[in-house]
Amino acid sequence: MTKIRVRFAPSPTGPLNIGGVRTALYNYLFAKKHGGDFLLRREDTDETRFVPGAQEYILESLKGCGIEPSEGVGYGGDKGPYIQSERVAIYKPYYEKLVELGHAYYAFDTAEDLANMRTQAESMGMANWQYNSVTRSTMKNSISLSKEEVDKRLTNGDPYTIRMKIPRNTDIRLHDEIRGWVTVNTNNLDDKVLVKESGMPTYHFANIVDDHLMEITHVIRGEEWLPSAPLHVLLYDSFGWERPKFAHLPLLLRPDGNGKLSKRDGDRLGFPVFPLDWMSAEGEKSSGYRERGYFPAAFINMLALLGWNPGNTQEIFSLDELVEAFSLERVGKSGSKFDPEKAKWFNQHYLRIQNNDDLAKLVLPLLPADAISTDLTYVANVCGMMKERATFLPDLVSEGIYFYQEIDFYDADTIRKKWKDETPEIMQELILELGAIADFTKENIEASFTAFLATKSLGFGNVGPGFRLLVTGKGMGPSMFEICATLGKDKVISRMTTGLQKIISLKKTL
RNA sequence: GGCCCAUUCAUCUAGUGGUUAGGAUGCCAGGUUUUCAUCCUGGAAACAGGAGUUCGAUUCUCCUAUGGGCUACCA
Repeated sequence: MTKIRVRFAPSPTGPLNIGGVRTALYNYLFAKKHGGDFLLRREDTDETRFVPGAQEYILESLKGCGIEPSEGVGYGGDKGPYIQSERVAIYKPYYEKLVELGHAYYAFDTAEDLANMRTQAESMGMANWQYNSVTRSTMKNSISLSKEEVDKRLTNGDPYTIRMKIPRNTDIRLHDEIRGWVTVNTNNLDDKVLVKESGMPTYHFANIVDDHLMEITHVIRGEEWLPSAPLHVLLYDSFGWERPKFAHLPLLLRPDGNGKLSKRDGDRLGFPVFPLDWMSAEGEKSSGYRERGYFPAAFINMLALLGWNPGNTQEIFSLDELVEAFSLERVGKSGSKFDPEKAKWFNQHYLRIQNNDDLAKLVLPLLPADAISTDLTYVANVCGMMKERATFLPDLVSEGIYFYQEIDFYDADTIRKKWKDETPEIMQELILELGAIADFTKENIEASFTAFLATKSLGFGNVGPGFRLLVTGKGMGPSMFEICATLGKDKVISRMTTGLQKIISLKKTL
């Protein structure tokens, strides 16, 4: 059995969006599942659209997600080079052979000729002029021109392109692993340019030669390639090469309205469409999942389930589990709208299952410069308390900022509703009560507090909210006993004492 | 316009020629919680429409509608 080899072949025209990441992910999963190779190829046959930094961005994205290629750009291998612009010499004998076999021909029409032809056709009411089996005879090419004329132009060094000679009225059948049989009649195909005037092949030609030479067994790519798949199949057949298997993945759609997910949608709709932040040459910033605080594992898990499902109710998958469970057969046929809410849910889940020490290490760089404590045990403790109410890493800090900074704000709503006339006196007594605790542990504080309630014949509701307000400035949060134990006795007593005066005067203004 | 692809709750989806059409997110309600969150329980919520095939279609076929993709010397 031949070894499974798949490739991810982005063009370095900008940052990779999450649709691209998902394509890479499925390729990766498929390769790993079958013990095959996953290669990365750079498709840069369009010299005019190259964007500096794009390749680095792609590499870093894949790496950050843990779905690294085993071969290709940045990874080496014996089927290189893996950059198409460096393979120009390799393509030459192949397109010459295609011309020789009569499957392709020279076309001398200039870009202007074609543009004129199109506008002319349009003015005559023809919506879409194409260079094909019926029009090619009216154009300047090695089929319409005499042999002498062609030779003359060639030796003259006249510029030319090479076009695919698409046969007339032939049904092309191709099997897609996801969609089944797809049939297209060649009358709907045009004589695609295979080699540009510059001598650089187009994507269509380069990808076939490369996939063949690199021994790719499965082409797993986005659905936007489905319409050109018949051309690709025709190319394989023309060379007499074995076709790889094709799998065209459904597209990722925008969460609002419709359409393919693309660049600006993210920041417009308030969620990232990129794995990492990206700054365009024009200085326009697009935000990425990493910078937004998403865990790579959560991001990948979420992406994997967008278009694929395991056939059971499991939703949480590690990368290894995904590899184990993945199959092309369970990839759906229809496009999926990306759901930002579900993405958050995944992240929340991954946040919760992390242990406190790991979280603390991740949170350390996010602490304010003047943090009360950056002690790892202290931070881990806080993370433990906050992680049930956080979705992203920064929430761990912001939701419990009173652990790191002194209070400069008291929740007005809580003062209004819970701070009664008798509260100051109760708090005064509570301060004394708490001050008397020798060993300031969670258990001791709770015991003391409960005893306090009993002797004063007070309910929790009479004391708790005021207590929380004084120590944290907020009306809600984790257990007060745990908060106090973490903060320490001195901090608690001083906050209560100074807070009391502040709230008494604040209350008057409300 | 032409060609291709798709269509199950709001969203991601499971599923079958005969099911109370299942799960998840979100939403709502109740419980737990001093509070918030978590957690638990419950609830509302879908087979795009029309023909046909069939004893019976959400499931198979066709048509329509809707959505999407492609239609460059872009990938």
